[in-house]
Amino acid sequence: MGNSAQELAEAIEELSPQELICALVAQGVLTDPDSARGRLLNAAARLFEQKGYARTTVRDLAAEIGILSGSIFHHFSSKEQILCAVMREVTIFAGARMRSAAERSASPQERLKACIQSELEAIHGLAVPGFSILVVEWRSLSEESQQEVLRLREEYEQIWLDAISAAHCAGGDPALVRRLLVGALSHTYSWFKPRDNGLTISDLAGRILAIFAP
Amino acid sequence: MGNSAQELAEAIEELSPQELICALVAQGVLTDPDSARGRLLNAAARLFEQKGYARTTVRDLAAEIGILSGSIFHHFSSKEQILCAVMREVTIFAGARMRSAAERSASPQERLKACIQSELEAIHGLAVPGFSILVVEWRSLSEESQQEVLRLREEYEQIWLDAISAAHCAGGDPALVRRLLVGALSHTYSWFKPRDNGLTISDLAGRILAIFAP
DNA sequence: TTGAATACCAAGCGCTTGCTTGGTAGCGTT
DNA sequence: AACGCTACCAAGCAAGCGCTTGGTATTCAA
Repeated sequence: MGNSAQELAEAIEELSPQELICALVAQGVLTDPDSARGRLLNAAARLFEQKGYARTTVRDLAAEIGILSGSIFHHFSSKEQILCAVMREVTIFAGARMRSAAERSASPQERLKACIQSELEAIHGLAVPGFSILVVEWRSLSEESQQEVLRLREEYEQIWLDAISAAHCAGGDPALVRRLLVGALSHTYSWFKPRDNGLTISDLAGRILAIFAP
Repeated sequence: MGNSAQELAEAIEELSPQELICALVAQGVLTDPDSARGRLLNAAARLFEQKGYARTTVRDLAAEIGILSGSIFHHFSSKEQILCAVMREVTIFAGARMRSAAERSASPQERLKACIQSELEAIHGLAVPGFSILVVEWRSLSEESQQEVLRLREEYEQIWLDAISAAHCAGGDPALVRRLLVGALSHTYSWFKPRDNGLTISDLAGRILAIFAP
């Protein structure tokens, strides 16, 4: 799929995850992953994803970055604020990455596949960990924090709805298609391992596209 | 869809949830919901579903059925055993119900729709609560308990795979289609409310069928 | 040289958690 | 009437939890 000239062009345009992170940090919209706060957020994202929010203690988090549990509260006022911050940053990063992937697409079909692939990459932590938390641990967030992350998420969802509408998906209603996709994609976290040779994330995205936009 | 004579025949054949429960209780494969243990399992299913396993305390469970927290451990050896028992019973019940729904179907398409609708009904607690726990709280179960429930689940999944294979689903691989469906269907728990007029569970099942088996 | 700010440690507080223990009321059987 | 069994209560234990407090080392600006 795609000739090599086009692939080259895309490779040039595409920012690496690190470059994107740097850009967003410079904008002041993301925490520097090398700062203490950033390292804590990264550890939290990994642990919340692996063990779940409730089963991860602040002592676990502290041990992961080599400080004592009490010191955490110099950076965050509560454990829940850590979860909220992880969700915020993950939403912002995944949104920026998907937008850039979508914009690089020529056809509507290609754009939808870019969205699918981008979300799969986010779920499986190819650039930064923590995206799958957004679905799994949603109820662990207080009402207000939910509202806050939800507002951030709106533009992300708009990209999806536009892409689905343009791709003439089966079943009509883009909102329904998106809702089914959210579930289907996030659930891949518990069965699909990108390490498995035989099916890459790009392959999987193609298969899913074939079902939802035949 | 379907003429009224056929619908009548189905109505006669179909067991009500209560009748099915009674039959399974008589077989000794399900706990009598009127017994103390049964009432506890029902309360647990509801609370685990509403608040999540980790955020539901044994005191919550006890209060729900009007006993003290310590008395719980006359019926179960640990909180996790309650979760395991809920998952076991829910799996058995949903399996029996889906099997009977699938068998009542004439065509492969109809059979797949029956599976989709049956799982949607299970997820949204139309007969008994707790089915959505199977996906959401899977990681709260110990390794051994997971294995135990998994073994029970195998025949349930086989019904699905057969139905998907027979219905010539888009995308080919029935295992992949099933995995996407597991995610898509279980996620409906967090956005679809059967009370909403405008879209019934049967409608939703039809829409989903149209996407996955066009 | 001083002072404020930052990032962390050391210790532990108050509370909640799952679970235990010892006892008792009610009931069916002999 | 005596027994044993089931189902529960009353009380609380030990551990783990999120979080607080008071203090210290380092840094950097004035």
